[in-house]
Amino acid sequence: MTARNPRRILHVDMDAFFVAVEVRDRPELRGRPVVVGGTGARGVVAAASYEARARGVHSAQPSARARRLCPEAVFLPGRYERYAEVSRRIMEVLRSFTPLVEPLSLDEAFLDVTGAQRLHGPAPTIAGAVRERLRNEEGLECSVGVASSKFVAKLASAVAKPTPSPTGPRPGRGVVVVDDDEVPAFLRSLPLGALWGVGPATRARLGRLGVTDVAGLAAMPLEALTGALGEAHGRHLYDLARGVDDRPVVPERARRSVGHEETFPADLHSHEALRRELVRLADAVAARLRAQGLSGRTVTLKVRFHDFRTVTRSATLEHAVDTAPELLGAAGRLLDAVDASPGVRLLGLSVSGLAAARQLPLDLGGDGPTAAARESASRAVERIRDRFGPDAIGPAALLDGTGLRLLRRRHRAWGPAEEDGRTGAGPNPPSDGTSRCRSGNPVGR
DNA sequence: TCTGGGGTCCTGCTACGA
DNA sequence: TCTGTCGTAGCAGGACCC
Repeated sequence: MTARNPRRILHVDMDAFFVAVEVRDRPELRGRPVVVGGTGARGVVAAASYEARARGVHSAQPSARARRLCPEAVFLPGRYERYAEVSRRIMEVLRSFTPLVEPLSLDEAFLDVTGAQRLHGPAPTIAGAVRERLRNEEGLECSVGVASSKFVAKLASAVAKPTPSPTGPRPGRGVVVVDDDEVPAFLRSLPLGALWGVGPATRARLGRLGVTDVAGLAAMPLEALTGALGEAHGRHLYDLARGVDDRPVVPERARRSVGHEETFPADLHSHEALRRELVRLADAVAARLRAQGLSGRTVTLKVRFHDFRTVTRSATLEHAVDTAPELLGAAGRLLDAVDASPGVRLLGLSVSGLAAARQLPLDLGGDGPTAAARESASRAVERIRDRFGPDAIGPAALLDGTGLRLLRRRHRAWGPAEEDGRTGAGPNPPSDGTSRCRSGNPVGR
């Protein structure tokens, strides 16, 4: 990178993405406060419309509090698969401008358009074209930041966003460009928490050093920051406060771990109940590992107790594994060493130390199925699920009392749903995908 | 106010072998 | 044989992101 030919990075961020998809699919929701997220007592908000935000609702907020703040809002449990499908199309649109697209999540991505400017025009022009294409082809709005680094581009897109107000959302600028000579003044105008890597804990530590804003951070010597925050984190913030961020846009990132975790509608106290949930988790993680052609050596169990104290226990195996029985064996041993009597609200299982291909170990006798047999059985299970659906086959431990139905919960991305609370670990009743607030307020059209 | 789920990265500690 | 040092791997926890 040179001063004469700086990088041009776009950060594209969809506006209230999950809510926007719901409103587009159900136009009768337009203009109303809409909240997507967990609908149960332990759920959290994943996204809120600008009408709901004007009432104080925000993402990561407990759903119960969101209901109190905005009882007339329409609460939706969220359709992760639907959002993923729309996201894939959005990323395709972005890749039509440049192959250098780095998705950050379902609803945002970095684009390095330095080379694409010869074909599509200057970066701000590309930013406008991206917005127009997404509006015309997907009916969705986005905000775009343009700068010579990922960090500043991301901050710029946040400035470009609409703002909530009691009289309805005020449109944002849509595209905000921050040129290199504007970076110092731009950064100094921001709160400390705007910096990538400054959360509540770091803000508190910096506060003890007397640093409360970006300007104060920029005045700190490197040694003071690394002393207070550690080598990597201190240097990271030292650079960011000066607008220094040379990280490239990386289109393909290797996955480091695959995991699944679940918060229960009510705390579990017995190892038997936890073991049953562990079967479910192992089944889910194994299916995802195999769907991605991965296996892993390190199995980590996560246990969160009723008081939110969280412990992890991990074990590294001799060989990489990718089947539910193998995961369950390792995780079960870890679980046995945990005292569940205080009450467990969340159980998680993840696999790291990933390898692209699975190495079958030699079977040197002993009881039980061989690795080859487990592999073969797992493949057969996948074929059955592909053909007949995810609930067509599963571990015997998950059968209900009749032995005819599998006790599986639906994907609960943002906490257990109300029906989970009513039925414990039981099967889910059919749902139209909409839950309404329980305040008694009319929420119909 | 009562805190989801899927991740990544970093740090401190311990064990172990050279 | 014992002790100290160093590098590395594994483990646990914390902080952060969307």
